[in-house]
Amino acid sequence: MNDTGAPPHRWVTMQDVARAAGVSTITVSRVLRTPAKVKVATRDRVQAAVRELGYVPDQVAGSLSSRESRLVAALVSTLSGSIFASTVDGLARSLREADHQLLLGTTEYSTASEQALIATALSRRPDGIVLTSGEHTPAARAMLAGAGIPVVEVWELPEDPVDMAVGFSNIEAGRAMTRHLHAVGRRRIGFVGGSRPAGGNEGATEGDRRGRLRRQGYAATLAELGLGEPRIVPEPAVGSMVERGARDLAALLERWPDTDAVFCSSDSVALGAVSEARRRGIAVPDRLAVAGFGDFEFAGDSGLGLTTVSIPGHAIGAEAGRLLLAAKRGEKPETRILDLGFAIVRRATA
Amino acid sequence: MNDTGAPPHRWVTMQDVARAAGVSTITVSRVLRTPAKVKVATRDRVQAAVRELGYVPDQVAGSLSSRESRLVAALVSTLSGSIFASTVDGLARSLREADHQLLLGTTEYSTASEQALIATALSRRPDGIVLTSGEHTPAARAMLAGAGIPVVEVWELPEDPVDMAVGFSNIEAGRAMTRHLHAVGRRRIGFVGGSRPAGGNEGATEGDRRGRLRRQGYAATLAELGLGEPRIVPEPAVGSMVERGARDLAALLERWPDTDAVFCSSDSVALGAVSEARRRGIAVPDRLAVAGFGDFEFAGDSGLGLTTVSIPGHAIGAEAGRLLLAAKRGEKPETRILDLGFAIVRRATA
DNA sequence: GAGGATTATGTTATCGATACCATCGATGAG
DNA sequence: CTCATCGATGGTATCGATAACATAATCCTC
Repeated sequence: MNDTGAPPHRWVTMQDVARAAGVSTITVSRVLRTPAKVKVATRDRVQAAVRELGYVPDQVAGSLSSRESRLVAALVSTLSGSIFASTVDGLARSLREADHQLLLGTTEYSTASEQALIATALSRRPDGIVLTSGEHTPAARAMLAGAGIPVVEVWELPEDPVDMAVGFSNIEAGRAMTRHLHAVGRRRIGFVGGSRPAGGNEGATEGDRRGRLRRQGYAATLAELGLGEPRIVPEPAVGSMVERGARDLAALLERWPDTDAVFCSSDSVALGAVSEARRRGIAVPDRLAVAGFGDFEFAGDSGLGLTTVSIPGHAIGAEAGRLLLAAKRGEKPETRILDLGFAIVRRATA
Repeated sequence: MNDTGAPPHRWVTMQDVARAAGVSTITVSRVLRTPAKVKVATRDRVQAAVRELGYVPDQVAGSLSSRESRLVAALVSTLSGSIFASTVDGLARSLREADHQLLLGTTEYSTASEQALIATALSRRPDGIVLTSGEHTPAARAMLAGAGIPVVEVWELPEDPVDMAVGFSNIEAGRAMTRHLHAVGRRRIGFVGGSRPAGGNEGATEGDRRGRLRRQGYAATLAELGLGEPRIVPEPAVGSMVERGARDLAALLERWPDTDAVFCSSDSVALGAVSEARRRGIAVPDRLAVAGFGDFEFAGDSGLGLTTVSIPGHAIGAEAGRLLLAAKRGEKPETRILDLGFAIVRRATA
């Protein structure tokens, strides 16, 4: 019933160009893909025809016939919240340099939804795939394995990667910051934020695994240093991360009033905590040290001056792209797992 | 020389499924696209074969033959900096609901680079295209016009849209905040931040037009209210937005020490300004009011408590998707230009 | 200046799906 | 009981490019 009346649009085809230039289609194809193989005079003629007619090659047809899509799919948990945006940015750039394009999907932190997205992504026959999660359904793993394309998991270093991984150890990051807080004299250290609320979209089986890993590192280090039981309040799981930081800090202080440091699961949470402390007249860092995670834009010295864990988000994306393209070219990677590390950035709050 | 040794991978095709189910390929196609047209028994048999063989349809072939890609291209200026991330997120979601996918490119605020990206995007024969810029090269406009697909420009309301637009008036936003500052008693109002530095990537012909528009609104309102000349310092154009906020505020105060309010081109800039004021012992808002733009995560009441202009970034993306899909279905849009407005959010700093 | 290598170009088949039209059987009206 | 209609399925051409192989034109070397 779709009688739009709009004519089905006629694109200029390679044949049109060939006709105009007085050559065969394959020669046009060569001019576009391997210009060196065509005599200069012919090439010029063809290029003139291309410009003249405003020819835009049809990659869909090209992909079908060459069995190469020049497409890389990236499935990220979310784009809001500034966590993965820089990684996607880095990936997009490194792909663009190699004349590849990016297909983007957001999984909303759900492995079920990730699985569905993997299927649709694979139906585009991408040349590679990037995932911001180290946790997948068995069906998802099977599809990925069966696709015969390079796969890079980012932001984690899974023990059993599907193929390759680029990231850092979330547990170690949790350990390192906890040790830092200890090193600067804190002994009653709490943790605020933790895993992402499972609410919102049903089927969110994953939650934020990475946040949990960081918390795990925190708890382990507490034990190692003999600092007593972890100080964590159950998460009500509503509101923004900043709100949670504020609310959870309040709850934490109610339960353990003598807390002298909090490690927050992200800089957003830390911002909420710092603000809450300020509201309560609690001096930061004198009475309460606050540490974040992520080194977001607002954490810097010109801004909040937040002590935090800096993650090379952009580099993770760029390296993921590099690895993917290298693997596509058939190069054997030096490592399947690339640890880009993290850095404790000491600023004013801890 | 690409002797990977890797066999070129054999996907399960529709023919394989057809053979397994004892039907013809077209029937398999129907089961997948228009199940109602196939008898239940046959349908079940085919679906069983699909599952059995792990068939993943080839959209590339499908797109070629149906002349419909179910792909929407989005070309954003940047993903870092949390400005457009939520818009892309909104777009991705609204597309996913309609079973369409998102092709993403970043233009780095350059119209030249945008033009190149438009060409590569069009080569995928997308069903629609979204642009976060209202400024394009003539060649880009020509390509878009010639593509015969819906185009949505977002985050601006261009006077002469290519096709459709979803956003708000940046000039009006600049006006509104300036009026607000006036309404709360400020009379010596400066502007900090302004347009994005053209440095970084050469060919950045655009700069941040939207920032300039906001500044224009500010300057116009100053004139209307008789508040004297605009107070703007030339931008050194280096460093992060937060750093620029800090540095530019310092420069502004040096030149006009009696300034009693600053309107910042973004919340990041405002954060830098607030921090700088704090460092200098200038009370905010008592001696200096600070207003931002964007209502970023950190601006909220639980965080910085920044007075700012709130923009419906997510909704812009969602609406852009909706309009695009409606246009694709052949529906005539109610309006070519959809103004989603903005809101002055009064918090603690102004 | 002839023979073999090399370069430049063309012909045909193919990628994997969908569109279009044809066919066949069942169903219902008169 | 017959004919028109509709529902279910299949055969074949086609989408626009590239791969693989074939051939024509040019080059060099002795």
